[in-house]
Amino acid sequence: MTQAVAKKKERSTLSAGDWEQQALVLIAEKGIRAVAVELLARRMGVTKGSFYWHFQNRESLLEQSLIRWEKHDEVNLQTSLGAIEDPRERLRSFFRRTGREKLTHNVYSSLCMASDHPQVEPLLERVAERRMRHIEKAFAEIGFDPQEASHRARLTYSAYLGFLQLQKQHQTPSLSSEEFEAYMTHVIATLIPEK
Amino acid sequence: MTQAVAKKKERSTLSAGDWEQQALVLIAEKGIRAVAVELLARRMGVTKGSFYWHFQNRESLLEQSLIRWEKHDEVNLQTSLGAIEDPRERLRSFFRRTGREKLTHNVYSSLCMASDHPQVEPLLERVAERRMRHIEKAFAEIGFDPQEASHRARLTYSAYLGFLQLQKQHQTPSLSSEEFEAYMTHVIATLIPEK
DNA sequence: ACGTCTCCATACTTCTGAGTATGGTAAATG
DNA sequence: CATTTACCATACTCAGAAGTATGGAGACGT
Repeated sequence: MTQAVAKKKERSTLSAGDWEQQALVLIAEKGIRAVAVELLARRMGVTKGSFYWHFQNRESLLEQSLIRWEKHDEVNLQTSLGAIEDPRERLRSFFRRTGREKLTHNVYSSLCMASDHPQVEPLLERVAERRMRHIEKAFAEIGFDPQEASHRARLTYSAYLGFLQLQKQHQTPSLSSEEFEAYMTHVIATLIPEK
Repeated sequence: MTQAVAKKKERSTLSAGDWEQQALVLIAEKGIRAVAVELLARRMGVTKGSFYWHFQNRESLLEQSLIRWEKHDEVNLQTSLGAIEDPRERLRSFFRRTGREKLTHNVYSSLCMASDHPQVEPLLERVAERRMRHIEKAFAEIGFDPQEASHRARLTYSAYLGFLQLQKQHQTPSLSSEEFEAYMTHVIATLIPEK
C-alpha cells in the first residue's frame, strides 16, 4: 500500500487536484487575480498544454479550487471548533485559530479582497453565514437571547474580518508576541463577557 | 465672482482635477483595477489623447487621485469628528458616519480590497494609523489608560473594517432599518462602555 | 491676421494573458 | 508488437489595455 499510494509529489503526471491545490497556494500568496494559467504551469513544472487538458478554462479551475477550499473550511469548522464543548472556549479558539491553518486562512483573506468577483461573491456569503451561525450558536449556548447572540456574533465576526484586514496592511503586532497576546486577551474579554 | 468661478461641469475643457475626481468615482464603484484610461475617457466624454496630455501615465493619475482623497479624508477627520467635544459622542459618530459621505467611504472600502497594490499600501497604512490614533485619543479622554485605550482603538477599528467587508458581501442589514439600528446600538454599547 | 499654446481625436504599436491547434512521448492494453 | 490513451510541449491566434505619434481645432495675445 505504501508504495501504491506513494507521495503525490513523486508522481510523474499531474492530476486536476494538484492544479487546484497549487491554485489555492497562489491565491493565498497573491490573490485570485494572480492565478494565471502560464504562471501556474511554470510552478507545476509544465506548460499550458497540460493545464488545458485537465480543465476547460481558467474559470473552471477557479470553480473547482473554490469548491475544494469551501469543503475543507466546512469540515474544519465542524471538527476543529465543533469538538469543543465549552462555548466560551470555542469562541476563544476561533480567534486563536488565526495562527494555525495558515494556508486556508490566507486563502480566505485573499478571497475577501476579491468580494466583487462573481465566483467568489456567493462563496464568501455562504462561508460568512456559516461561520456567523456557528458563533451565534455558541453565544446562545452561553445564555444570551437570540437577538443578543445574533448581534454579538456579527460584531465578533466583524472584529475578526477587520483583524484580517489590518494584518494585510501590516498594522497588527506580530503573532506570538506579548503585545499580540495582550491585545488578544483584551478582545476576548470585551467580546466574550463572563456573564 | 460667481461668474468667474462658475460650475466646473460647464467648463468646456477638462482639468487634471476633473480626471482625478472621476477616477475616485470609478474607484468607489468598481475598484482601483477598473480605472482604465479609455473607460475613464469615455466617461469624461473625450478620448485617450486628452488624458495623456494631463497625465504622464496611469500611475501618475492614481497617485494624484489618492493624494487628493487622503487630504479630503484627513480634513474630514478633523472637522467632522474633531469638532465634537464629548469623546463618547465622537466615537459614536465615527460609526454612524458610514451612512453619510458615501463617496469617500466607498473609495476607502475599495482601496481596502487592493491593499496589495504598491500605491495603495502605504496610503492605507497612514490612514488606518491616523484614524486609530484619533480613536485611541478619544478613549484616553474617557479615562482609559494608554494600554487599554490602544487596544480598544484597535478593536473598534477592526469592527469598523469588518463591517465594511460584510457590507461589500451584502451580509449587513440595510442602513436605516430598525434591524441596523439595533445592531448599531449593541456595537456602541459593547465597544464604548459607560465606565 | 497670424502664430502659438492648449486641449483633444485618430491611428498606430506593444505587451500580456487566455485560449486553440496540433503534434510528440511514455505507459498501458489488446 | 502495435495501438490507443493520457499527459504534455510548441506555436500559434485573439482581445484588451497602456502608451505613442501626429495632426487638428479653437482660444488668445500681439
